[in-house]
Amino acid sequence: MANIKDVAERAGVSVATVSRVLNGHSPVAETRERVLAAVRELGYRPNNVARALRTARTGTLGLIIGDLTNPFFTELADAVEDEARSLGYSLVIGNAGERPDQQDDYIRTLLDRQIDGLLVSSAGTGSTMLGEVVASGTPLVLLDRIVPGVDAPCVRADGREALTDLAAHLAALGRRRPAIIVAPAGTPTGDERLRLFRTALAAHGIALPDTCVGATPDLQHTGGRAVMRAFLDLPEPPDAVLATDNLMALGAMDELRARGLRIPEDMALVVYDDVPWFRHADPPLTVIAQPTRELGRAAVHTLLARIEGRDAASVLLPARLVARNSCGEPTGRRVPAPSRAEPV
Amino acid sequence: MANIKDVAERAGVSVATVSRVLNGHSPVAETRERVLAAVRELGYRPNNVARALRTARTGTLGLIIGDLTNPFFTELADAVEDEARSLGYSLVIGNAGERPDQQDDYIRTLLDRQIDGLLVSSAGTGSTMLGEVVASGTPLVLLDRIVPGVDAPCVRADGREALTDLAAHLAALGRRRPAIIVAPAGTPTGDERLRLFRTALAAHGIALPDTCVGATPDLQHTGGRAVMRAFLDLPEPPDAVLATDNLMALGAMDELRARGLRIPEDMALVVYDDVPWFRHADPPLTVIAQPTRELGRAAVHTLLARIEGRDAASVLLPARLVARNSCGEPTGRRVPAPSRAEPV
DNA sequence: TATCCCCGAGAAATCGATTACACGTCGATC
DNA sequence: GATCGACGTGTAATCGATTTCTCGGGGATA
Repeated sequence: MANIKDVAERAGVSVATVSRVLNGHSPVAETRERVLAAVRELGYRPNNVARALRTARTGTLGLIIGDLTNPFFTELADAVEDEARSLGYSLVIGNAGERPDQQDDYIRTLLDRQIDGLLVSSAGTGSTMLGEVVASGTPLVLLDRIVPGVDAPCVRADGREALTDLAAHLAALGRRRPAIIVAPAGTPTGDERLRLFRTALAAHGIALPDTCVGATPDLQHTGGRAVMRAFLDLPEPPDAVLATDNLMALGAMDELRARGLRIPEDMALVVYDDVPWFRHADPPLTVIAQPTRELGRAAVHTLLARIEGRDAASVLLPARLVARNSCGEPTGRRVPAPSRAEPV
Repeated sequence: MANIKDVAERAGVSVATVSRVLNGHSPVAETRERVLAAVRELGYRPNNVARALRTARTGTLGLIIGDLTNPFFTELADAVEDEARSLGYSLVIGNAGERPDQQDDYIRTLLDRQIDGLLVSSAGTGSTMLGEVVASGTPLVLLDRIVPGVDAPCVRADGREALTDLAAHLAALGRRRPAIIVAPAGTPTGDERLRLFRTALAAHGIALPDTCVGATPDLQHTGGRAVMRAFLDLPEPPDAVLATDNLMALGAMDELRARGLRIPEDMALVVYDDVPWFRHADPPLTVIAQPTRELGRAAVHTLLARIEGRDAASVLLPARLVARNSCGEPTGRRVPAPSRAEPV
C-alpha cells in the first residue's frame, strides 16, 4: 500500500505538502494538481492509524448496548450508526449481552482503541469501568438507561405521558386489575416504570397491589413466562398486563397461549417498546413506543457536543402510547389523543 | 493518561524494558515486578493506536452486514462478535442497509482503519470495493452471500437438504400448488433457493410454474405483501408459500390476515430463517433454519486462517427444516427425520 | 586468571501521518 | 531601491509504542 512518502516522491514535493493538500490547509493550484494526480495514480489512501496517533482523534465513537439480539437495541444502534456516519464518524458496537463484566471488558477495549467518545446503554448498574471512563476524561453519554453515581448526561425516553394515557385507556376499557412485569427492584428503569404506572393508575382509582408486580431476574422471555404463570395462578388473576420489555412479553404470550387464553378477551396485554412485528401480531399489540431513532440521533449530538468541549445536558424525549388491539380496542386509534391512522 | 515513558521513569528503566515486560519477551523477576508495580500505580494502559502503527496489526476485524434491523443478520453478527472476542479480536460492524453504495463507503472506511480482516454479507452484487479489498491484500471472507467474480472463500448455509425435506413435507400434507417469494432474478441466493426448491418439488411430481414465483425488488415486508396479494388474485391461488426471508414473510402474513385467511387451513406458510419469535407466532411457523451461530463461528475461523497466511476453503453448512404448525403439521416434529422435541 | 558467551537492558530507529518552524521568493509600500 | 509581509514549501520534531542493535557484566570454561 502506497504511503504519503511515495506520493510525495511521485509528485516531486515533500510529504508536508502532500499532507497540506489532502487536508486543505494551504496549497495552490499547480502543486495541488500534481499531488492529486499522484494520489490517484498510486491509489493512495491515508493511514488512519498514523493520523490518529498524531492528532489524537480516531474519528470513531463507541456504543455499548445491552443486547445485540434485542430489536429495541438494534433499532437504537441503527439510528446511532446512521447519525454518526452522516457526521463523519464511524461506530464500534460493543455487545454487553446484559452482563456487567462483559460490558466492562468492552469498555476497556474501546478505551484502549482511543475512541473519541462513548455511548453506553448500561447492563445493570454495577459497572466499575464507567467511573474510570469519566475519570479518564473520555466523553461519555448514557443512553436509555441511567446509572446512579455516574456523572454523565443521559439521553432517554420519558414514559410519564404514555403511562398516564395507558392508565386512562385501561380504565376506559373497564380493566380493573392490572399487573406489571418488570426488571427486579433496584433497576432504575424498572423502578421508574413501575412507579409511574402505579401513580397513573391511582388517578383512576385503580390499585396495583404487590402481588401484581412480577419481577424477572433475567430480562428474557423465560422470565416473562414465569411471571405470567404466577399471575394466572393467583386466586384473582389480573385482567391486564404491562410487560416492560419486548422479550418478556413474548414469554407472557407463550404462557397465555399454552393455557388457551386469548388476547384481548381473556387478558389485555401492553408492551413497552414497539418492535416491528408487534403491529403484525395477532392481535396487533398495543404498545408504548419509545422514539428510538430520535434517541439515537440526540445521543450522537450530545456526545459530539461533549467531544467538542461544549456542554450538553441530559435529554428526555416523550414515549407515546400506540393503541392497537391487544386491550380490546378497535384498531388503529391512539388513546386518549384524537385518533390517528397508522399505515400497516 | 500515562504513557510508556511515564511507566519507564517511575520504574527506573527504559521504555524498551517496559515494552518487553508487557509483551512477555524477555523479562526477569526483579525488574519485572518494578515495572508491573509502576503500571498498576499509574493505571497505565498501552495505546493501541501507537501499537497498531508499529506492528501493522490492529486486532480488529470488520463485518459488513446487509441490514442491522434484520434479526437474521443480528444473530449472525452476535455470533461473529462472540467468536472474534473470545479470540482476542474486536469487531467493527458496518451496516450496508442493503445498499451497495453505502456498503462500498463502509468498506473504504474499514480499510482506512487498517482492520486486520474483513467479513462481508454483501448487499447486492454490484460492489466495486470488494475487488479492491482483494487487490489490497486485506484478508476477505464472504458470509452468507456469494458475490460472483470476487475471489474469496465464502461461508454459508446449504439449503439443498432442507428444501428436499420441505418438498416431502408439503407433498405428504397434500399441498399440490406451492409458490415461492424470492429476491429478483440475478440475486445468487434467491436464484439458488428457487432452483433447489423447484428441483425438490419435481421429485414428488409437483410443478412450480412461473406464475407461482414472485420476486420482490425490496427485500422488505411490503414486497412480500405485494407478492402474496398477486398470488391470491390468481385464478388458482397456491396452497403453500415459501417466503425466502423473514421480512417478506411478515408482509405475506399481513395480506393473509387482511383477507381473513388462516394459516395453515387456507394457506401453508414456510419461512427461510428462524427468527426467535417465529416459534411464538400463532401458529408457530415452520421454518428453514440456517445454522446461524455456527456460520458466524466458521467465518471468523476462516478469516483468521487467511490472516495468518494459512489457506482456507469455503464452508458450506447444512440448513435444516424445522416443522412446526404452519403447514398443518402437528406440533414439535421434524420431518422427515425422526421427531425431536423442541423446547418452547 | 584470561577468554568467551549469554543475557539483560539501554539507545535509537521505525511505523505514517501532522504540524511548528525556518527559509526563500515575490509583490507592495515608502 | 531597500524593507517588510505574505505566501508557499521544505526540514524536522512529534505522537506512543515495538524492535534492532549494541554494550556491559557475570558466570563458565580452559
